[in-house]
Amino acid sequence: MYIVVSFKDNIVIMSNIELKNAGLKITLPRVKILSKLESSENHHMSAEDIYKELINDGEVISLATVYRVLTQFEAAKIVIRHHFESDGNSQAVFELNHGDHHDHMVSLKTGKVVEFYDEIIENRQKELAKEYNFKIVDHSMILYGEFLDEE
Amino acid sequence: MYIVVSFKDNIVIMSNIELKNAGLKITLPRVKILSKLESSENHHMSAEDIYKELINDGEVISLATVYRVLTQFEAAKIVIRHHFESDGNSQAVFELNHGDHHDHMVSLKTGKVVEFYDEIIENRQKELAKEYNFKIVDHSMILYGEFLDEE
DNA sequence: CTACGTGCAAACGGTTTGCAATTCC
DNA sequence: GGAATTGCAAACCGTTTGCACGTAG
Repeated sequence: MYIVVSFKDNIVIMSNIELKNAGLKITLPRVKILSKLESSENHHMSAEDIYKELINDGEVISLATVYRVLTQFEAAKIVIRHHFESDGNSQAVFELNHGDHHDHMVSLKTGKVVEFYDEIIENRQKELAKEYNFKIVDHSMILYGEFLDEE
Repeated sequence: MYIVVSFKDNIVIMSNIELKNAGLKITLPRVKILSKLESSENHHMSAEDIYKELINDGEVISLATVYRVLTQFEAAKIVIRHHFESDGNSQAVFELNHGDHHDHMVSLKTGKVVEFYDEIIENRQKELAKEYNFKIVDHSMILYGEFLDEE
């Protein structure tokens, strides 16, 4: 199967490799969703964001499929699911998993998301875990507020 | 109105003051819920936890009221609402607000919650915010894993 | 007395699922 | 061709809400 999803052919090919590695068939919906996540502006989209944008692009896809595919991608570690509490509504947002761990600053005004990584905090978390006899499997750290240079 | 909720009279009286300060009438459901939060083992309960335990105690209350009261308590800063992602289910948990900021370690096995506070991390967050030109309004930091001394 | 609070059941919003039709390999 | 995937609509689950009744102050 050959699919032209965007002009960035390298990205399409990469997608296919990712899917293959995950043991997932390369289907149109999956490629569309990956492509959308790759091209999205702030790289953090809800299932509905993805669905609406695809529909807007004239694509044919169902919301159920978006959810199913994202769940599979999460299991395959292709994407990471987050639950930002920004706007009170509790919908999950997804970002591509580039393998680099990072935390998030989320704007309460615009929803803008910035990723950051801090060695000092990471180390301190490990020290604290040891102190409390706790084995960290995962962690989430999100700063909510606003960027002072936002329009 | 005089209500005997528990033998710890001081706690009942404190509850009433909290409610009064929040401009909330002292009603039976509210006192029961506060009392349950105060007496709960790990101090982090979902609305349904509270509801079920009260029903189990032979109390008469509706789940809708538990939700409504908890929402009012949150607005009045009597409780804090959290969204732990431990068990995949996304139900909110509530804890009494004792005014001291802290973060959480959550056991994925038992749901046990331990609070901690670390000056180094807090300072580092502030430094990072400055660096990114970001004004922190709130933050959440949760470590998920397991306590090595758990049964 | 009356404004506020409650219970019930129905609605809600995000997400999941059963099933028949379709697609990839 | 046959297993995997999709679309549709219905179910789901935690939470919220409209309304008639009940209760605190």
